[in-house]
Amino acid sequence: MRPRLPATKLKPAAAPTHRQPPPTTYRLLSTAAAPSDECGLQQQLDAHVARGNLSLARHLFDQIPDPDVRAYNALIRAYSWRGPGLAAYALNLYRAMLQDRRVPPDKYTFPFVLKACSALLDLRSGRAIHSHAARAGLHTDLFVSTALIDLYMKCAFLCHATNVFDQMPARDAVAWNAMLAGYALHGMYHHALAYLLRMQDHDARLRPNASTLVSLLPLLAQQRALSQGKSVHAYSVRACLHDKDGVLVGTALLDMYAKCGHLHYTCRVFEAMADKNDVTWSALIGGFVLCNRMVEAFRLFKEMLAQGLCFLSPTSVASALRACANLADLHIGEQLHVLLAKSGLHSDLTAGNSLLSMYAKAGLIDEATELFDEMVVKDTVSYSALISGYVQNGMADEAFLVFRKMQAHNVEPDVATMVSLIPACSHLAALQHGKCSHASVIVRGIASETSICNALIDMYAKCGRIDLSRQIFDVMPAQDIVSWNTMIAGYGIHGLGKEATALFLDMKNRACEPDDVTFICLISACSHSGLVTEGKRWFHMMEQRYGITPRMEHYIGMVDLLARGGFLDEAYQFIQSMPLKADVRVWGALLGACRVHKNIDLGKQVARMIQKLGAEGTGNFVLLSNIFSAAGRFDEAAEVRILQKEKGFKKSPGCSWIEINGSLHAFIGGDRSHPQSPQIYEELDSILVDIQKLGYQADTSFVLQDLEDEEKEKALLYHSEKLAIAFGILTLSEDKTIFVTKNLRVCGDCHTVIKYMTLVRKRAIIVRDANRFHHFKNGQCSCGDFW
DNA sequence: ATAGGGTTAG
Repeated sequence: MRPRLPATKLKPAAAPTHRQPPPTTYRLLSTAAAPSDECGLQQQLDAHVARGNLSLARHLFDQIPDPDVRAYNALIRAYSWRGPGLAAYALNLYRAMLQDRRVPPDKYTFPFVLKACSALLDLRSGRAIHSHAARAGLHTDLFVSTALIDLYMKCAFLCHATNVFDQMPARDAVAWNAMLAGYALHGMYHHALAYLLRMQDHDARLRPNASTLVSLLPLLAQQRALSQGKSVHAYSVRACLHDKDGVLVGTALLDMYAKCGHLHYTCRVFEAMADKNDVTWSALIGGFVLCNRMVEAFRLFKEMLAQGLCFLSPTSVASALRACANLADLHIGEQLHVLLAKSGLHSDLTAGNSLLSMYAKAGLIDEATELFDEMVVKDTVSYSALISGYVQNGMADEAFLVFRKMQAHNVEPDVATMVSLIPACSHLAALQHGKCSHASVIVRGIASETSICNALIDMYAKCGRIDLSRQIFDVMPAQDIVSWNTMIAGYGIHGLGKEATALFLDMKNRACEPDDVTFICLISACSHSGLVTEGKRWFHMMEQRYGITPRMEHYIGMVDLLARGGFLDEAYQFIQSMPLKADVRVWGALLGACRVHKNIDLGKQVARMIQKLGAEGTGNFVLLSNIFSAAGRFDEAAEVRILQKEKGFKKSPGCSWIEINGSLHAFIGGDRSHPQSPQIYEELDSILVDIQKLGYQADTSFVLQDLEDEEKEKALLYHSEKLAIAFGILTLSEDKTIFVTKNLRVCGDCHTVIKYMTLVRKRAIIVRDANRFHHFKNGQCSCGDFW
């Protein structure tokens, strides 16, 4: 509804320009002081557009009774400049223009309306406009063609872009830059480089300008092509590109140096820059975070704030928050949260997502959830961050709920979402869920992405299907170091040390360099297979042949290898000879082995060490208490548990679960909440009778509380893993393998009972505990009873 | 020109 002026005030619709003398009527109306003259309106329209006051411009436009092409163009142009938010208005106006048959679009209309399509990624409208331009004979116009190239590149229609480019009768640097920028957008380094070279061969007058370099530099950064980056730097100085576009070129250069890991050059470029803006500071801080120089990143962040709040941007805060997450510095993270709130940036999507992730990584999953619920706008990243937050905090089931919520809100999952979700299946050992995720990834066409395959390899391994892991590993288009490590680790938890070793040797044949994690996986694989000598060999080779200095994780693996293999004293001496000060986890590995090998004396000694270091986490309290219980020292065992409570460590109860027909059934020791509990307990009692006939005697040293012997037996009998297995026996047909997962280590008595169970119930049983897989069959376990 | 979520080891 546009307010129309009285018909008497209408002016003839000749297209006046600035240079034309005002029409005679101009004076008449101007004396009446009414801004209704078209020429005057046009000037005011231009003025509002120039000032960026688009609502006033629109208001004026609506006052023009018969707007000419210039008026349309001015407003379309203004709308198309303002990103996707206003681009839709530009398209609407263009459509109005087509309907208003009086005013055909001209060569100034097409580039701007195409720009709007590009901002909206609206390929359909773009192609329609392409054909309008062709009908008007304007599709090979320099500006129209360039706009078309930009559109097709952004919509990933690369051939169309090439066609347009090839049909151009003449090309300027902007056209070449559009091609180059398009390839840069898709990370196509070689194509972009080819156009850069062609551009210079083609016409010596065409020199790469600031825009060229600004497109090119991120590609060089991605390729870590430092030497080429340096030549670009030199060229930019020779071509004086720092004079006019210093901020753009400088920022792109310092970012390139940072991504190539050369912070020294980054800083030198930064210091040399005359003009800096928020993007420059963000790139600088982000560079330090990227190079793991968190403390300096914070220092720079503070320096930036000291320079003035105008430099503060969600991007720079995001980098600072990432530093907090990596350093697990919740204190600074909270300060940044306050800073965001104070500067009104807290509703920014990027900032919100960073905050959410930071809280999740710090273990404050409730804060993260609250933040998520408060976010007005959520995108795929927000959902993915929350999903991975839940998985990292051991709440895999919640992760699935978030995933479902995401689908209900029509937010499309992408590669990162699925890479966050698939580990939830791994944690739960939920093979059906895992297979569904696998199917979903195939449907979405992302199943051959390396990171997706890596997550799937891990999932299948942890769900007991190491065969499927290997299949994916063999079929995937490109393995990276994570793929190899995951596969080796997979063999490790299945006790397939020989296969792990074979894969490691294969890795060398394929010229893939092992890293520090590879050796952690390899040593742990040897440990789970009792390959003590071999494990020791790899450990030495790691340092001597590969020059990798052992980290705490390697020492933990070695102590585990030695102690689990029964060489408890050697393990103890190994700890004494470590160049690093052994932490709780190292002693914890030894303590665990003391329990398995029932070495109470050493166990108590180790327990004292752990107490001195302050038992971190719940695991060691439980082990400690177990050791004392095993020695019959129930007072001390009780003391440990009281201490645990005082320190605020929640007892994480032993929990086992089994997936049946795609749903999970979870059990806690002595738990009767499952609807089929009566049958389950009956079955266990009957199993006890049967296995006692075969000579089973309860090993009551695994009972924590001070109970009478008979009660102890019962306490053992209703351990969570036994409940889950009994439920499996009742539910699954005889030919099916029963696969149970436990969050803690499987208890020694259960280990014995399960072996008997395979005999008296003629079932194959697989138990995955916190450490590894146990394949029970015909009265034996694949781990050879050392685990 | 910068930036938010993701896979392996314990």
